Amino acid sequence: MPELPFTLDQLRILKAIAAQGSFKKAADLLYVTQPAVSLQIQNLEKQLEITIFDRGGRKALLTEAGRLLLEYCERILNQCDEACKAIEDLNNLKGGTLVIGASQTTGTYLMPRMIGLFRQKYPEVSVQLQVHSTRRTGWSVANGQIDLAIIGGQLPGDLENLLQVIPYATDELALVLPSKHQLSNKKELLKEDLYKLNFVTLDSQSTTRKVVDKLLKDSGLDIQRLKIEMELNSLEAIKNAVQSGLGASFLPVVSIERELAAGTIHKAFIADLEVKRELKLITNPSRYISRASEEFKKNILPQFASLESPLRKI
Amino acid sequence: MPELPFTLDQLRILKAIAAQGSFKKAADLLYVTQPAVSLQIQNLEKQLEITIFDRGGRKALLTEAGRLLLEYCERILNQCDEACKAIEDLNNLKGGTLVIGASQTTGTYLMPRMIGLFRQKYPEVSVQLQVHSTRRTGWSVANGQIDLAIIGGQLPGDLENLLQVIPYATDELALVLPSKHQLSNKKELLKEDLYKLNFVTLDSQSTTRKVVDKLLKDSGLDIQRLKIEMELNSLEAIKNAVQSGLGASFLPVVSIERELAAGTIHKAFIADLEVKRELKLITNPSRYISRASEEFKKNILPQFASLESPLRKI
DNA sequence: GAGTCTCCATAAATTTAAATTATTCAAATT
DNA sequence: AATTTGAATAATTTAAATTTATGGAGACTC
Repeated sequence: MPELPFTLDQLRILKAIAAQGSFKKAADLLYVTQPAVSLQIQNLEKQLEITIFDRGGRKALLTEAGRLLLEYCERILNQCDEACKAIEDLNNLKGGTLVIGASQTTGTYLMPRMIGLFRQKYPEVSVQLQVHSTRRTGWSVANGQIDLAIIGGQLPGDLENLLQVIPYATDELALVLPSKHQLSNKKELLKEDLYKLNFVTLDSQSTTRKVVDKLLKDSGLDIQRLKIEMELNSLEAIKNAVQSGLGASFLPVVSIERELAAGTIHKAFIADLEVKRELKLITNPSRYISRASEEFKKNILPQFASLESPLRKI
Repeated sequence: MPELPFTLDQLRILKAIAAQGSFKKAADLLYVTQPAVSLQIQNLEKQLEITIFDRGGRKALLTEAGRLLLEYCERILNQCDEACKAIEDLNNLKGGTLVIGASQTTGTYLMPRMIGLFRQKYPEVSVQLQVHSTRRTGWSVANGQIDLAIIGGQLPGDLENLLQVIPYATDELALVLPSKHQLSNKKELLKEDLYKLNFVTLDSQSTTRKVVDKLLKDSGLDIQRLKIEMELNSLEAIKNAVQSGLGASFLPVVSIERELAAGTIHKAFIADLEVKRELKLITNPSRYISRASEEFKKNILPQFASLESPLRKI
């Protein structure tokens, strides 16, 4: 590691003298006294073993070595200015990158709207959305690869303590039927009716599937008795299957807004059952919170948060 | 003039930590204690209002802002290193420019040899030769456009005090005749013989001409009685004129070495007259002496200096 | 050319900043 | 749980830069 033979202050002084042609004027410009300028230049000359200025006449003139040094000096100081500006931009959300994590559902149906809003407000901050499983998302937040994330499932126990988990919204998992299904006419269903249905579900590894299974089980249903027509690994595929009359499914309401409006899919009401899950915001409190992340959490997320979420209260 | 929000030392520390992944290791690398490193980074973070490192686990990790700053940091430090190297090269005569002044005669016949020698020793120093009148050369040395010069005439009075003038060599101004001239056969001439000659001279403005006129006058000759066939402004032209039998001339011996060796010109001896002038080295003591200039004066010039010159004694 | 003005250098004193030692705190490893 | 390692903090020491005050040298004035 080489020693540094000069300081930025010395370079700043050098530049000022070169520009003003005088030690005194440079001192005035920099709001210091003239001896301060003299001594710093003397130090610089001693360190580099060169003469930088000819102090002959009324004005200070650069020597050859001085001109050479000045060239580098200007380049270095420009880089410094640039660095400052870049950092400032980052602070003012005029640059930088925000990395957001999400599960399949929120990533597909919720995040795009939020990110749109954010980008509208801060067009110079680039946003990266990473859609992964709850588990992987959790770990990414833990090791800093993701700034913040919204998940709908349960975190592994060890992460639960490490991360900050804030209830964010309630996501209803609606029972949806093909519009032409016989039960679509009934105003209300009962739990028991579920045994009459053929289900098209997410594959058993998915978080959403696990959540649904657990809720049904907790409400006293025997999930073994439910008939599963097929397992798919994409919500869109399931929606298509339901619309094609292949069976029923529990799907997040956020994912079927369009289809409900168009009437291509039917949402059933179950009188004695509510299938809901908590969407949670997770962040890593032991890590650096970027300005962008802070801003997203404070001003974007609340607009989409449910009334009960702590985020609302901010 | 903007304030500088960081120092080079801080950047150096930042770089070291980023490279080592640890405050402590960086401290060891830089031969300082760990608190010194911690405090400087804290200052940096405070100044820029950013967090640079995540000090979570066992190793320090850069934040986004930290990575951004590091990029600039490396560029800035590289520029600093380059600057040092450039300055060092200049000090070691591996770069830079030496500007030498000379009059017509020395510039044409003496300097090329000296510069050749210098360039052989320091091929990376570029040398510029400026041939001008004694007067203009003197002024150029005075205001720093020329590092050093060799002149054969008299400096204007005001410059005489301002510059350092060192006798350098004696330049004999030989009387030369066409080889087939009748007087070329005589072993020795006398002053009186000069009245019998037709002269081809430099124009009356030239320094060399003035010097010759003065010397002849001082030795008791009536220069009005000398027959001047023609006045030319180039030594080469005069040499050609003499060789063509058009007349005699007083020429610096250094300018006719080749012609004497070839026998195309004849050098006459005058028993009771010596026409000699002092060549002088001039420098500006109130100005910065470049390493190259110093070196030229100390090690190149003496090889061509006459025995009496103070330069010999160095 | 003597006097005045400017500008830079120098010296001593003050102020400011940075480094060190010693200690505490927290996380990670055993 | 105990030990180790790395970073933060506090107090002291050390070093460095700035200021005030002063002296000197060249340039402009009259």
